[in-house]
Amino acid sequence: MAWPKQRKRETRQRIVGAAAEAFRKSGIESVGVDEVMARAGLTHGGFYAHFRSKDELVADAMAHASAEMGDIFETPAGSGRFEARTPSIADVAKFYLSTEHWSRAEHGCPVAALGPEIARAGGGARRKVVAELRQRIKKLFARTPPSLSPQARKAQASGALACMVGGMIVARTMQGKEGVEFLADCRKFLQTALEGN
Amino acid sequence: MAWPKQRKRETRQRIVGAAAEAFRKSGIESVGVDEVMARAGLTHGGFYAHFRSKDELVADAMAHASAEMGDIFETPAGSGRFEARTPSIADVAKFYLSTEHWSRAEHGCPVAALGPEIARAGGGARRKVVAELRQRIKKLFARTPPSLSPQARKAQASGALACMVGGMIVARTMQGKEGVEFLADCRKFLQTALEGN
DNA sequence: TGTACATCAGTGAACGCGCGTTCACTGATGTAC
DNA sequence: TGTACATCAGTGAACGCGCGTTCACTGATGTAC
Repeated sequence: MAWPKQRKRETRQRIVGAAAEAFRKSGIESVGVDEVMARAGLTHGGFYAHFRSKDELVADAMAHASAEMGDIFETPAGSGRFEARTPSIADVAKFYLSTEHWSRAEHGCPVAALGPEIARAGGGARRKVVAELRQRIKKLFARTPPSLSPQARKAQASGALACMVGGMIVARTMQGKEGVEFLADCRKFLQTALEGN
Repeated sequence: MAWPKQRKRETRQRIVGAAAEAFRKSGIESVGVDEVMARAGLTHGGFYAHFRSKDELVADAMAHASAEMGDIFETPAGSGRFEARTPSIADVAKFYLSTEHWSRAEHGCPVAALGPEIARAGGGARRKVVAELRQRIKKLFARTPPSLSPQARKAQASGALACMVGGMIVARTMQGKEGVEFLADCRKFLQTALEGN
């Protein structure tokens, strides 16, 4: 084999990265294969040396974007227990619902950036994102007060996730100062709802 | 004028209704003018007797869908004050986060059904939906406890809306039993967060 | 009441463009001698 | 060390299809006489 396999893998990753960014910025259907390839510094013809179809790229791009964003929800390594000094759910929400994340959809959460488009997407992409959502709930669960019942903890983890995703989507729909204010209100709501009354 | 204006208006409404449904079901970009016209029992050529462009239809369809769904958030007529016997925010959430709404996106909230696609949409459609979002927050605000500060009430209204929208989008992404459970967890979370500790 | 006419909502063919996909090719690279 | 060769990632032209939009037309309807 004349070409290093390593290099092909790198090129593929560059395409996936470019796609993950472009899709989150403009939507999956709005971004064509040629645009993705151009962003990766290639011509569109070579695409099918790496992927069987656009759908395969979409699935890979969603997995890539999920992994990129999932870290925010991470529980510190080796700790399954709730620890006061590790970042709380409210801290996670503060980061997720930041104006930084709000203004840079192309580097943020794929669910907030693409939402229903993923729900409608063919098998691969949707399944990858659902797997990521499960991980997030698990990570948030680990940060709920262990004094609560498991059911209450799960409801808190799920509800907080919902509030983050919906908060970001609504704030992005609003745009401008109104969006920024909505973001702040969601953060405040979550803090009050989680850390007590 | 040989044709009754009334009839043209009715036809236009039929097209807008068909579009509002189709867009929420399959996404704005996935649904073509010809599909909308066919759903309205017409051929695609006649479209431009009613609309200047697809964008104009999209804006009208979003306004239509918003009005259809906005009623759920309605405060009883003539009442700006919080009244215990009128449905609470948790009741609104119970309806919004129902499996009924979950399984029938084409008749539900346009933000939950199209979300980020609206945020990216050209002026008209986005502005119509933002106007509806403002109304919803206002209606929810009217149902927050007046004992709280205006800021706390606004945060509660915004946070509850975010949780509903995000909860529905995540639950639809999950599909099946997992989605139904997520929905239930979001309802429980909101009830706990709103009605006290 | 009946007939000729004007209007225009709706029809259906056509246009141009963009997109996903295919394919013959090319030229950079690693290997064999 | 140098040369011939085989491989295959990447190129660029082309194909077919679907979509938004246009346009010449048609035929159902209300009006005038």
